[in-house]
Amino acid sequence: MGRTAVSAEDVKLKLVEAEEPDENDYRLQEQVGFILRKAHQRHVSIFAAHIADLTPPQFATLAKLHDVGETSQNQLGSLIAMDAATVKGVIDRLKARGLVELSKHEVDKRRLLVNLTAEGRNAVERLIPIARDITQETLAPLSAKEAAIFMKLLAKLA
Amino acid sequence: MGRTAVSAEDVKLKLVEAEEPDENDYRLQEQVGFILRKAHQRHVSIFAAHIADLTPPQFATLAKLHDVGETSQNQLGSLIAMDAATVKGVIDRLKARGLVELSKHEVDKRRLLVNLTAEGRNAVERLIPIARDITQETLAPLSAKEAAIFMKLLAKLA
DNA sequence: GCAAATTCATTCGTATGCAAATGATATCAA
DNA sequence: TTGATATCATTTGCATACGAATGAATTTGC
Repeated sequence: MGRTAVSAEDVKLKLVEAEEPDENDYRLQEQVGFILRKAHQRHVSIFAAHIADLTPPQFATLAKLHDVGETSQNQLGSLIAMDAATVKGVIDRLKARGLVELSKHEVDKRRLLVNLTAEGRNAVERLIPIARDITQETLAPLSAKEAAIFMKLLAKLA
Repeated sequence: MGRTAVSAEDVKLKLVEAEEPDENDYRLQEQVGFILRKAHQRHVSIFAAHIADLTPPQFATLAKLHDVGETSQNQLGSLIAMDAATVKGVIDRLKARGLVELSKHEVDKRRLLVNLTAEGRNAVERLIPIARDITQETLAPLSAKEAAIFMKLLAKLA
């Protein structure tokens, strides 16, 4: 078949197969949501391999408390991107393990203040270097330059 | 303070503050895992705004079944990156809603085959164009060029 | 100063997500 | 053939994650 003999039919066929998105050709594996979910799964798995006794949200909670000091549960939730119901569960479990302690706000009686215990503080400080390794390993498939670009774009998306 | 009067002390101070990562300076908000979790949250929220009656994993399940046809639960799980326990729950709920149906594998009696019902097929085909919008909206903070780069790098990570 | 609106925390229900243990079946190897 | 392995599905237990409803306390608006 010579180049000049391409029919309109052929052209349409090519468009449908190679370019035009239609409902018969939805590639799940190429959708950003699907890959985002997988990337997140991989990170959680790397995290668990390095830090077995704490989940990423639990560590995030401790790290943020270490950073900002005593805060209310709600305030903490917004700092680590967890809604009130989720944060409560995380705090409850950290409290049960003696890593954080709770107290009532003197002025605003609605608020429940959260703070690190001495044990909690020790734990965070011990784990922060490991957390750096986790970040590194998560980004390991990318070169330093790629990683920098990726982080910039990912931050725009989040 | 002249340029020639910078002490070793000053230099160390500058390094600590601006470059040297140490355990007193861990920025949770800049860690890839944290941002990945937030980006994923944002995507799920966009998804829910467009498709209220299905979760992303449920839709992924239907879309993949639409793509590959009847498969075993385990096979399906590996195609959509869900472990056996998770896939079972998703399938159970889709089955309860009449979107998929189950049958026994004739030869290998361990396997449970999953397939779309007519209703399930209708649902996927109706939703695929909306899923495209969801992908678009998720990537909206990026230019077309940025989005292409991001997807390439994200795929490397996942 | 007081009613309306808001904020904070809790609870309930539902849905992933995964590790570990179990039982049924299939495959492999000696 | 049969005993050891491997695979498939299920179940249990635990940990996010979030919508919606609720109650207590505070702030706002008039």
